[in-house]
Amino acid sequence: MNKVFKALDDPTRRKILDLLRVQDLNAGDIGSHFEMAGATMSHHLKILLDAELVSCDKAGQQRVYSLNTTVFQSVLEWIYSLKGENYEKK
Amino acid sequence: MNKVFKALDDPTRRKILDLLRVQDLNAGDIGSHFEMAGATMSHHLKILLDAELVSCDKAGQQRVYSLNTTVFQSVLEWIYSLKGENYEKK
DNA sequence: TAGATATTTAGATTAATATCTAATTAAGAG
DNA sequence: CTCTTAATTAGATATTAATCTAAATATCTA
Repeated sequence: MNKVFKALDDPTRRKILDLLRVQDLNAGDIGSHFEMAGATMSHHLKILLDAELVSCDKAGQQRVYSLNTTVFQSVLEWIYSLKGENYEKK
Repeated sequence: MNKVFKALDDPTRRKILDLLRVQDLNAGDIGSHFEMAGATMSHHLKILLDAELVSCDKAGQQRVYSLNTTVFQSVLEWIYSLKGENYEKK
C-alpha cells in the first residue's frame, strides 16, 4: 500500500486520475491540462504506473493511459477497518 | 484533502492510526511502539492532528489521542467517484 | 533514410519531509 | 518553590521528491 499512498499524495497525480476517470488519454493530452514540462508529467505517470493506479498501452507514437481502480480495494479495506466497519465488495 | 493524503503517506502515521483504532492512547504509549525520538513522534502526531485524523485531549501531564474517522468520508467519496460508484454513508 | 512528433530517461537543482538533540512548557508530587 | 515526568517546540541535518533542461528512444511519414 505504500506505493499507492505515495502516489496519491500529490495533487497533480490525483488530478490525473480524475481526468482518466472520464476517458483514457495519451500522455500529451494529460500534459495539456497542466503547466508543467512533459518530462515532469512523465515522472508522475511513472509513479502512478508503479502503484498500478494506471495502466499504459502503446498506440503508435503515443501511449494511452487508463485508470485502474482495482488497487483501491486494499485502501478501502484499510479505511473501513479503521472505521470499524466491514468492507463489502460490490 | 491534501492534508489527509499527506498525513496518510507515511507508514509510521498509518501505524499510529492502526494503534488508535483499538484504543485511545497517550503520546508516550504511542511512542513506545516505535524506535524513534519522542520529538519525532510528536511531529507525526501534529501532522495527524492538522489533518484531523486524530484528536487530542489533555489528561493531567499526558495528552490522550484518539482516532477520528469522519475525515475519511471525503476520501471515500473521491475513491468511489473514481470507481464510478456512489458512496453511500452507512 | 531523413525529418517530425510523442514520450521517456538522465542529470542537476530546489523544495519538502523525517529525524535527531537540546531546550522549553506544563502538570503533578514532595 | 523545586524536582520529576510528559510532551512539544526549535533548530540543524539528511533524505526524498518535484521540477527543469537537454539528450535519447521510438514511431510515423515523406
